[in-house]
Amino acid sequence: MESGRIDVSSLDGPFDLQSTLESGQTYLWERADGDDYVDSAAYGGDAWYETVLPPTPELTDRPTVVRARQRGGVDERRSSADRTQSDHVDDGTIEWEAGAVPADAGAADAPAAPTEPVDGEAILTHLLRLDDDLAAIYDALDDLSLLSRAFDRYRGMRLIRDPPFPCLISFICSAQMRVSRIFGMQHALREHYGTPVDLDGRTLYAYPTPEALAARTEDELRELSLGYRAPYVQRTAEMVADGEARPEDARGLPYEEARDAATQFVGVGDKVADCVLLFSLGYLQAIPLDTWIQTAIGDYFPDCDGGNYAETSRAIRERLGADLPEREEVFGESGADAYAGYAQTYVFHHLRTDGD
DNA sequence: TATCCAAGGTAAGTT
DNA sequence: AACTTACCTTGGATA
Repeated sequence: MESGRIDVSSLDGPFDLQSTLESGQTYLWERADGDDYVDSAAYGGDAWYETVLPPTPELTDRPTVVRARQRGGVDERRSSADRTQSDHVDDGTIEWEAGAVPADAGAADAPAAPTEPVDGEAILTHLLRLDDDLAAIYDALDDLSLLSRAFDRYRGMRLIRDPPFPCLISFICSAQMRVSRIFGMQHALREHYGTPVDLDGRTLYAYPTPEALAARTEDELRELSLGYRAPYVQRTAEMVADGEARPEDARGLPYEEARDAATQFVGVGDKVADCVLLFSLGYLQAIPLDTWIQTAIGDYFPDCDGGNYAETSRAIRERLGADLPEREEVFGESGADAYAGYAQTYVFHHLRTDGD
């Protein structure tokens, strides 16, 4: 395993590892010292977070272990009630360890070790969107009171860039589910059908490949408590494994076309499609209209309720993305109204966590 | 201890 | 196209 550190002060704007990984954007990381999945309410201090990337186009071609923790001044965050901005979010350090499983390793039974060095800083920068200019995003949106409060409370939370297939499956599982249980489902999928990797005597599991999930039966997946999502997961995995479609094929299409393209997968409607676009494919203008956000729109932007998903989506994107300065420089890859997804993520986490 | 209910929706069947 | 309904499972609330 290679190791290294990233100084938060070298980034454009703050960074907070815990809120980034525990805000319900991603279900692919686990806290290493926890006996529970990541959503545990108890704060884990400066704990390590771990993920095992399956072979992922444009990122890694081998199962790759990535670990990260953030250090510096975390104690004051223990009490959420009087939590304020803390030093580590602006001046802390992200420590990382990363390694890939060699192609010729692990013949049969024994899990292979991630002995091949990889560039952990580049991978983390990608996965945790350390390349976004978060300070500029705050500046642009801070005049909206709801957002201002959420920005302050979860200062440093960034959007995620999950690998496409695991993101797709985990949000298919999210339908009518609590965040804590979505973590549990993904944990079960990894442990049952993921490639095992040995890390210093512990066994970690990569997210299952499309082929691995396509080979399961609906009943087998129901045994993991997926409920009615089991056939959705199996059939969508089959579509990807058979080469019929891949979630990343939507990349490059105009936003609304990309959303339509993503809904071809079984179990994927507009909301889950928006999640994949936002949390994996870099469409920062996507706002998944879940129950929390629908409520917030009713409370704060009632005129944006267009009566159906497509119209409400268009209205709220315009409201949160319109007339903002410098967006071309901040979001070269995404273009206009690209702040909307950041706003959504803060509002979702704020409402869900603080019961506002 | 038993029962009820809602949880980051979607697909399929009716008007 | 807009509107209904069924769908698995389970932790937490209520009786």
